[in-house]
Amino acid sequence: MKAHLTELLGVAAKSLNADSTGTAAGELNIQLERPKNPDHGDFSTNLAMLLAKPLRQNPRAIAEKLAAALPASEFVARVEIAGAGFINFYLSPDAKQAVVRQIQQAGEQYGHHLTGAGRKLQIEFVSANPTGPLHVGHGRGAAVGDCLARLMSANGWKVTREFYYNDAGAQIDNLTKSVQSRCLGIGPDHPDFPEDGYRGEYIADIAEAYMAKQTVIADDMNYAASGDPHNAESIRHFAVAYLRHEQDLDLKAFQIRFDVFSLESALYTSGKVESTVQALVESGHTYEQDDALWLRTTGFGDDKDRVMRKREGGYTYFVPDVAYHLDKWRRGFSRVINEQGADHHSTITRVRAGLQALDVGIPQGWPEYVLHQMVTVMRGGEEVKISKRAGSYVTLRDLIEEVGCDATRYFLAARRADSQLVFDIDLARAQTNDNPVYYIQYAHARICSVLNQWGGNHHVLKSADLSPLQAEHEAALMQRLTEFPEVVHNAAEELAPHMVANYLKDLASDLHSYYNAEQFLVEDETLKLARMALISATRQVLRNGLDLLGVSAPEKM
RNA sequence: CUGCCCGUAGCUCAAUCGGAUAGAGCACCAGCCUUCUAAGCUGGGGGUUACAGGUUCGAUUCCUGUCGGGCAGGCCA
Repeated sequence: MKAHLTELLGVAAKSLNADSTGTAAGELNIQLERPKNPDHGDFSTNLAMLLAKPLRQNPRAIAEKLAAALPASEFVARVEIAGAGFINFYLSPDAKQAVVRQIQQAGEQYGHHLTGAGRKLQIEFVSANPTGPLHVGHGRGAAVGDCLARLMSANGWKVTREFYYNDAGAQIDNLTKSVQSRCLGIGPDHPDFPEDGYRGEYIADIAEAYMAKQTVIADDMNYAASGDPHNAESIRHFAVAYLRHEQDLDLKAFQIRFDVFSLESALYTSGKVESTVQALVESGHTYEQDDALWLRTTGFGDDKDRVMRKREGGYTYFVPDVAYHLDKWRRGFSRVINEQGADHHSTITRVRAGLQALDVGIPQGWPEYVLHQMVTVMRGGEEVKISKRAGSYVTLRDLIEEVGCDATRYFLAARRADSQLVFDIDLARAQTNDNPVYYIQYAHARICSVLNQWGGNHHVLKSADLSPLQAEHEAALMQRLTEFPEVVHNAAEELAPHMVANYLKDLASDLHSYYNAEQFLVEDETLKLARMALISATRQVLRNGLDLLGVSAPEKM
């Protein structure tokens, strides 16, 4: 429909251009929008305002001419000029009702697009260090990343979901020492406990399991504890495996799945870190200074150069990151999106700089990033401080158990990623209408209930006469249904899954209003079938939308 | 001190890549269940979109500055 109207406007603009000064109207970016106010029609364009400047004419006068030059269309009931020069289109009832047919035909594919054309896209998210259970911040990353993955799939991309484990480096040494101390009976209060050690009770659990010579099985590794408190290597392997196992359980509870788990340690053992360093040295963008090896990241937009190899010999964290991303590129991901906490935003410049320095044809803006801001957790009206090292903690699994998977996902994904989020546990766990996710699910359950009571064959709805759908709430609902594909498209373009959540709230609102204003199961058979077709289509869109969020669509509540 | 993100109703948040009278929910007030699920609906009050300028037909949106909050600025990740 949008394309159709754009075409009409294009014809009109062309005819207008012919008898004017001949400015380049061909390059006009014709914008059609859906007015918030139904009085302003079903579609609206600001074309006349855009033409005002080049044509040096009053926008309203241009709008009049454009409207007069519009070819007739069976889908357009009437056209009006309003405000400063808006051209408003009012669609014919037929055109509005057509969306029900589209939904019936497309089913669970309704709203999906082929934009990605099956191209490979990797989304890396969560990527928590195996130094503790997942907390609310990881939960936000998990919810946003998972929705993004679903969104991009719905837009035709072949998505790989990937989790990167930093299982090497200083923080793992720290973890190892913390567990080892516990094995030796040294607690966080003891003077010999590592100063920056991990103080949480879970460290004691790991130590206990280790001393009991348990075997842990994680996603792609398992390890049997030696039980020797002086064997640091054994403790390291065991602790990492143990926490990976815990994180697997966290993810499972949140119903998040990954296709690939990548390990930082594997980048070392496979020689990829070393070869990347080699390539960087050969690129000429490195230099030695103060017994360290530096990368000249200032040549790629950084404000200072960065150390690659420390004085004591080890590499800094961004070196394996560069190696990792080079590997992603070599695996054929022409598009990569990294979802991560904004507290790591300083790595972006460094990773991209390293990739540019390698000069292997990687585009400047590759990979893309979606950063989410901090989550503040409130409980009993007070902020719960999250500190992994201090051990005060709101784990994701606790949250899911308290609040429920659906509500937790919705709360964490329904807001713009780049603004801070307040997660009020008391509010979210209250199973009342304070919870927007129930509002949406309730709309779905209501429709299911009505359709069950109708009890008819859904096949007849495909040939139902839709012309009785003329009521105000019906027009509003159908209009909303036509917006869904645009929402799916825009949300993917802007990497903003929260747009889907907001849309669903609006759609549910339209349905509830309709439900209260009109009786669906009426005597008039034609009207009843038309309404069954409409609410059935609405249910389909609710399902499709909830599926993008990874939230269930219950038939009863 | 420098960079990035944010600042919208009392609270939590929207606002379709510059559009028409800035919208929801919660809270507050007043109504709607002998009829398809009241986890719902209808109406009401509540705003100088932090502040000051600028760009133009038009700014919550873009630019500059100020204030306030968050995060970074390690040879930690």
